[in-house]
Amino acid sequence: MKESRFQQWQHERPGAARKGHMVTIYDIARAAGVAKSTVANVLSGKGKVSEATRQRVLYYARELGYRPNLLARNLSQHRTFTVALILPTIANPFYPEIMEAIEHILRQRDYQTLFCNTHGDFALGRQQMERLMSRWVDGYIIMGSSMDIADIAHYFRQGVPIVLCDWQENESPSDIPQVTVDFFRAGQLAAEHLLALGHRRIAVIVDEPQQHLRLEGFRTTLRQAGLELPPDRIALGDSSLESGYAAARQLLSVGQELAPPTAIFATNDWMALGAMELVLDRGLRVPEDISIVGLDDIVVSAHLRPPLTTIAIPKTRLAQEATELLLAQIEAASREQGHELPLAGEGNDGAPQRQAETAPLRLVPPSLVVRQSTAAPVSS
Amino acid sequence: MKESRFQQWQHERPGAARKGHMVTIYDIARAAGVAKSTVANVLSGKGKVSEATRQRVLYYARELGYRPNLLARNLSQHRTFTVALILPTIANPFYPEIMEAIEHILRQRDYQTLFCNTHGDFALGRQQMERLMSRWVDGYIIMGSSMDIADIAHYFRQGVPIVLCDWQENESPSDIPQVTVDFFRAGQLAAEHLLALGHRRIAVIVDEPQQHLRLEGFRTTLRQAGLELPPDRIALGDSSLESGYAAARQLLSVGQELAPPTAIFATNDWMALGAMELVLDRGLRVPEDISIVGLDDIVVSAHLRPPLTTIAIPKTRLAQEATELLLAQIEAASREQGHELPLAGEGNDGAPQRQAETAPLRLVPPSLVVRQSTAAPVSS
DNA sequence: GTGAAAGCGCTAACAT
DNA sequence: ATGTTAGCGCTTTCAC
Repeated sequence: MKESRFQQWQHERPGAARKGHMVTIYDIARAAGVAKSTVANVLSGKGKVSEATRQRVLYYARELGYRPNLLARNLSQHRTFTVALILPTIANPFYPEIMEAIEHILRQRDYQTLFCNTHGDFALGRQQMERLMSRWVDGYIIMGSSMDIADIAHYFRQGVPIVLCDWQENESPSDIPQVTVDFFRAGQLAAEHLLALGHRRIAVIVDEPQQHLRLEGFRTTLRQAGLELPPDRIALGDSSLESGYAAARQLLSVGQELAPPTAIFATNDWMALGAMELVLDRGLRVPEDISIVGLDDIVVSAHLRPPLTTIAIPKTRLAQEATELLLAQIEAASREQGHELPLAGEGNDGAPQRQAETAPLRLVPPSLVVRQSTAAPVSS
Repeated sequence: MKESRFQQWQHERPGAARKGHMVTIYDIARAAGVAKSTVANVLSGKGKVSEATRQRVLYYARELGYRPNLLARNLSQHRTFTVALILPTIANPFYPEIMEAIEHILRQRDYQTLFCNTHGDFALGRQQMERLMSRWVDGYIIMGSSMDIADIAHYFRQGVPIVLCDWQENESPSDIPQVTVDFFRAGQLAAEHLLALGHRRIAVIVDEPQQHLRLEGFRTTLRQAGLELPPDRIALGDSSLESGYAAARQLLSVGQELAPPTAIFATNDWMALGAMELVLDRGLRVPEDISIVGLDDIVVSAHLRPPLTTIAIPKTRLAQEATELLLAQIEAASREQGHELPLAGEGNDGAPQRQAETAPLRLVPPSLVVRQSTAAPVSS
């Protein structure tokens, strides 16, 4: 039976030796009258040990309250079984949700997750990355907008296991593995829904350029229906709720030649919430006066008044694929390096060790979730 | 000038040696023609080194693309400059918010934060703790409801730096330092507000027993106003939004001898949102038919329709105090152990090394935030 | 100022 | 089946 790397050791028994400092395998070895390596063999379940000594070692391990020192183990193994998850913020509920999903899956694979919040600050992101590179972690899952893609590419080309998650698929060099949502399709779905309801005066709130594909999918579908998206119907946000509020105000502001929109598509739920707040603050009704569509399907969206119609992102799926892609890299790296993970280059004299081939790109499909924030326009 | 532990090293220059494996101080030493220890001295800015060699070492460090190995450093220093933050869930937005605050402050102090989500599962919490105890982290900030207090006490008595955050102050052994909110007072504030508005038929949704103090504060104030809180006006939740919804349904369910309440106090915002959802689903109005008060002041609460009246918890303050209390312990431990942090006992033959004295308890005051989910009852 | 050497706790190859 | 030995990369005395 394969023993887990994280086998638990019991708490020391009441009277157990707790003098001196931490208990090491050497202490156990002495107590049990065997060699360090024998203890190591027992504890890792690897080498061959007689049942008798095995039991004796186990006994003393427990008796002395032994606890393995991961630092030492990692140092000698060149692996930490830890993965860093780098995200741009946790103020937008989308990120805690995906965090939870990724952490859960990683735990199942016996990996520890280390969260890093860059606050959307590239300099900070680089700094954190730099710190982590000091052999803290075996690989990285990097969420969109959290770091400078150039920095990431730099690390990746040195052989660091990395997977991009939730980026626009055309945003990054194609040699870095990534898993993301088909955002173009997401934009299409939103547009199709609004068009089907009969809307013609449609506006959008978007965080450019990071959400460009969502906009393009949306725009394309409108265009196919013979509708253009004039500049006055596009408001920029920064993905925050507040920016959604401000953008909506701008869209509804008077003194435009255009009639006010009957529907708004916000390229994420968090901004959509802000937009909805503004609309309601104006004394308008959702969806009667203005329909609103979001994107992400964060938990709260379903519990608002009215519940938000949105384009759902399959977060669990995203998490699974990302993890899979990353662990594959980690395993490969550890294999080809003789169980040593690459930190700097591996190879022959400065030759880049990664082929600039096309890496796997996994696009997961979004889906429309119709709730009560959208309806046919009344004035139609 | 004090050098940061996290001094950055530049990315290696284009043609820099990237062969073989990672660059160590030994490589630098060889290149610069000095001893390892001299390099170490330069890099740590500690020992005395002539400016000339200093520059030379620095030059080669950069040239070779040196990156310190934290694992090795930590192993030999017996410190990781990492703090674990253990929380019960991140589904409730309160936790991401406090996470952000704590991480921010810890970073200022040059500490890395390691988040651990126990999903409210004590067994899992213990398992994670056990893992972390293997010398991963220097100390722990443990949020309420995330672990079994008995387990925590066990570790603490072994000398592990721990601070409890956001627990009920009477919930834990008094020898563990803690910082929390005056929840009794919070309950009082909620009651005072509702009484002042003229409510008499008041109900509460509470996650017992973890939120007992909030309930007691509330109950006490009502009682002082001559109001009892009958069992049918108390519904139990588990802190989740869904449970708030269910609890509210129970409170409004027909067939009771009691008239329906005109106000509901939910002991956290997340449940309050659920309660509000149910009320609105029933076709009732908030606050006209039913007033709702929450507790936590999570970000979304302000953006709901109607915006939620709530008792605010000063999260930044909480984070500051918790960090302060923890770092003090870490410093103390590292000092008295000769720069070695205690893992198991330190002391003389099984004698518990912590006095069972009363540890610092910091209570931060909550405050009432009035928004539009509360108003005077109409039928009054 | 600089260097040699021991050690942190564990793993892993090689002897026995 | 068990023991010996040599690292992992860094810090830290303590001589020179």
